[in-house]
Amino acid sequence: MDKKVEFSNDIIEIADIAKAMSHPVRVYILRKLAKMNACCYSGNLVEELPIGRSALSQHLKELKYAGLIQGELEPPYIKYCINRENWEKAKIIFDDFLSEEIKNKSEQKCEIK
Amino acid sequence: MDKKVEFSNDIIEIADIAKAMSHPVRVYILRKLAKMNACCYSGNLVEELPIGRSALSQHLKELKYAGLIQGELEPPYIKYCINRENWEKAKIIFDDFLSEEIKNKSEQKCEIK
DNA sequence: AAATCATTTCGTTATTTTGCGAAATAATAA
DNA sequence: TTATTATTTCGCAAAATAACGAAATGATTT
Repeated sequence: MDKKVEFSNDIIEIADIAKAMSHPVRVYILRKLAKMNACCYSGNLVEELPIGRSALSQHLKELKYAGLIQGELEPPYIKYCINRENWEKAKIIFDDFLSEEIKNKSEQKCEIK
Repeated sequence: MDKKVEFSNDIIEIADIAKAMSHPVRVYILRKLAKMNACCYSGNLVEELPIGRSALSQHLKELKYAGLIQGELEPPYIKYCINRENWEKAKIIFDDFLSEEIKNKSEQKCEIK
């Protein structure tokens, strides 16, 4: 009778992006890359972060998977940049989510049955 | 010589809020509460979510701990609402973070040594 | 072909997260 | 006082996350 909600795509999308941003190392990397027009190398990052190379690689992989950054091969390095398109999209998604307002009377309260 | 960064408070704050938003159930709850001016009861939520009461209670606790919602006793119920002050703060924090732009020339690129 | 360099993957370990059902709380109603 | 109701806490198990060092990969240089 009472159907359990199936989470909509936009809810899952918010949760996924938030998860990608839920670790200080990843926030640090994102902020650093976002501030640069150009790109950055994994090796440059590992020097300033309190983790090893393999752990950093995992974090970069997650950010790439979430679409927030992209890696470009430039042997023997890999250049990482913000994925500006998705970064902009994330901005809109979070702005919408956090600006959610009362839509209509029927949603204004949740009464006790 | 090369000091590892100590994460700044604002980076930790972003990560913490993002973590609170990193699960579909919590996003769903936040969106629902944000859309209502009034409040909601734990019992109303459990009917539409695919988890049990104790799991829901944990999620609510996390959201409360992150400061995004607040619970008000109204026996025998507990009324949950968005914490509007912190919700607004979160909006500003994420907007700033996702709007990060190139600040000056020296930050524009990350060269290979 | 062998050595070198930047990065990733693998295997492991420790910790955290998620969810459950049962028991505990706390308040009201019978 | 004993039930009843709403919610939380507890104890547990399964899964996911985070980090490490060692080994593997891929490209270049010797």
